[in-house]
Amino acid sequence: MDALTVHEAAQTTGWSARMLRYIERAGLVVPQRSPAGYRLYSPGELQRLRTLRELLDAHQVALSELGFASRMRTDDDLRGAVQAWFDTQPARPTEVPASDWLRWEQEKHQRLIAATRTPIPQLTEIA
Amino acid sequence: MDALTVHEAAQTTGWSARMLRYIERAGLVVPQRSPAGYRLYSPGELQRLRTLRELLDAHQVALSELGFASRMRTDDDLRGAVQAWFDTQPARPTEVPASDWLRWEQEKHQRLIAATRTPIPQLTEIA
DNA sequence: GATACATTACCACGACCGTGTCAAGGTTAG
DNA sequence: CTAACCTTGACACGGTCGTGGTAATGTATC
Repeated sequence: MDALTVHEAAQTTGWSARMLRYIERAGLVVPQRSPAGYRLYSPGELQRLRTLRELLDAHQVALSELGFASRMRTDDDLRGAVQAWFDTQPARPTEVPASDWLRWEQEKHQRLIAATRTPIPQLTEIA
Repeated sequence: MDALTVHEAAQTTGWSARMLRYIERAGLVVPQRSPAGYRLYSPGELQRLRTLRELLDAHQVALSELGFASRMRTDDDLRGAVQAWFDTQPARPTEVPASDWLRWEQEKHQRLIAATRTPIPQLTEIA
């Protein structure tokens, strides 16, 4: 009984069923299937889905980026190539690159939440 | 004299000056600056720029994805969080997730090159 | 001091991302 | 056998990515 269908999983994790399928396609949480092809989410996968939301929010990470990380963990070839690239000639001490683009990233995210999110979701108590 | 300006670097690497600035913003190749603020590309950075093109092409990696990889290498916090997430409950043996989305990725890329790229770039040796 | 570069900032544009919704068809349970 | 789920596929839509421009302004070189 510890295997939920998409909509059940959606409700307990906060994602939409649509996004659960999308997340599956990105290779991040891939549930098993029933004989008929229904997605069956195990408790572990449900937990992963919940922490996924936190991970993305906490570090301004995009789903596609995490998908890439997933790819690197499973594709040895890719991981090697990326590592090799980064390890060639850092040349100079790389001084201070981060601060500027970091502000950029943050602004990007603020624009996103400002646009996507339904504005003022909790004004439930109006005296 | 081994430090080129943007346009010089652009010519020897095959990127456009515009893209060199973009790549810098993504944190991938960050050249030093002259006192007046001109970008100065060292030989090592030029090499990185050339291999960057190959890396992206060979493994269907997007600039933003590699930017994320760069972020993970420098942001210990982020790297830890991502690693922790992946390490929690792989639940089932994860069977066979890759094959399907991989086709998806490839198609994505083919659409891209079909649209963006100038067709038939190297037919240099005819007959 | 004019010509040829550099810099940043902004507009444009097609393709993709993250989402929602709907359609057409298969499954499962009362 | 119908109602309530599930599946995949497609259209839509605002926002970002990757890329090219242009404009306004600063710097180097002759």
